[in-house]
Amino acid sequence: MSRKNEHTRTRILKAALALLESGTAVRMSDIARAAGISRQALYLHFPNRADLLIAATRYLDEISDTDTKLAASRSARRGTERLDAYIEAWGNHIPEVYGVARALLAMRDSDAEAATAWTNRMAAMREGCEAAVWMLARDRDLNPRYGEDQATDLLWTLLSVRGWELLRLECGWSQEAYVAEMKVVARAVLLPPPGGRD
Amino acid sequence: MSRKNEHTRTRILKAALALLESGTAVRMSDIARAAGISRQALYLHFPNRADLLIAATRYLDEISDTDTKLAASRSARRGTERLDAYIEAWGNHIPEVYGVARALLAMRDSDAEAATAWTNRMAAMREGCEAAVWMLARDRDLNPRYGEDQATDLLWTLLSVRGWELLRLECGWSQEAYVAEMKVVARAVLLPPPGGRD
DNA sequence: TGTCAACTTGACATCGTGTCAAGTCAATTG
DNA sequence: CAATTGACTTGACACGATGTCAAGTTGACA
Repeated sequence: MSRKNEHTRTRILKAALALLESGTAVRMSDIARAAGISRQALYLHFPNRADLLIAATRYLDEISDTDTKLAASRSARRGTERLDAYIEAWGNHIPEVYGVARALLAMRDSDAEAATAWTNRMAAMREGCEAAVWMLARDRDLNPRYGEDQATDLLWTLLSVRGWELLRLECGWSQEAYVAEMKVVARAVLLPPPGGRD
Repeated sequence: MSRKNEHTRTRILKAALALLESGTAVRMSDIARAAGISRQALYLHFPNRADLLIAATRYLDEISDTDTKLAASRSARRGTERLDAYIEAWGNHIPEVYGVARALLAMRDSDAEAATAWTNRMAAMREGCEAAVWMLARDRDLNPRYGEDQATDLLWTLLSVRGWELLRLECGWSQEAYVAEMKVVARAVLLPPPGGRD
């Protein structure tokens, strides 16, 4: 029945997400066990591991109201405000999706589907950067050194999951420090230099 | 005989490095074929894949005179000079080691040895950042907002292989642009803001 | 001539993903 | 009530990659 089917499906996704949060390697059999079904039954719901992970990502977007949080930055009037709001929203979004993002990133080399899924997500994230940069440019608050594309590239790289990983996990920064410093760094890079030097 | 042994060993390492440059996945059998020996013979020279990759990294350090290039930045007198020199040296070093770095990074999750090897390399690279930051601080050229540790964390993250990967490969920046912009970005972040704002 | 080191071939274990076949069990439907 | 259908189970198996093991071959050197 579709009812029970859906129920099992979300149980699988929840189990997968929970396991992925732990940071250790997660096999199909682990997910099955955690979801309380047989390994083979996973394949009744998802054709392969990549699809399962991608579905888990989407499910995560649903339950944590990703769109809403990122949309909030859209109400900003000034570019600088929007930049801050976007960094705040995205920066605090990363830890929530990091588990599944990591798994997807690891599959990238071996699985074309996983690679595409990740690329799409990063393209979506880039749009947020682009919008902030555009607004900065409109306000004449963009460092004249950079075109909008180049500035977007920089911001996009600055806010990458990998960058978060390094500062937060390798360097041991707190989440608050990460967000706060990314705001400062982004401004230092993207806004025109105050003294007119450079 | 040790002579021929060494010869085969370096042939393996050269073959491995050449294959890793291509960016595609590289199996033990690929390396063996490229080196002109049987797959099993690889294990006469290296106990496992991780060790082979680590040896390849070291070999690469030898043939491209890594130490010399990075040491050049040590002759700088001022912190700002040293920062530029280090970014120049490291930034141009990344593309040379990227192939093997990528393979090592991919093994990280599954192989403790690979993880340690990578961590060590990044620790060494961090020392370069630390030295540049220290010299900036000595010259009173470090943004007062940051302690030396924090500034080192930022520079280290800024110059990460992953960051290079994003700007160079995903965004399509030229190597020259990458190095040039990293210098600008590092200065914008690490030096005191010229107008005293912020 | 005999030994030894470097290498070969071929078989095999292990692990994880993914597939296939046959069967259980409960709810739905004619 | 009987037949069907859908969700799931168990068990076996193929595949690709790493790594191991055993039994040769080959060439150099003593």
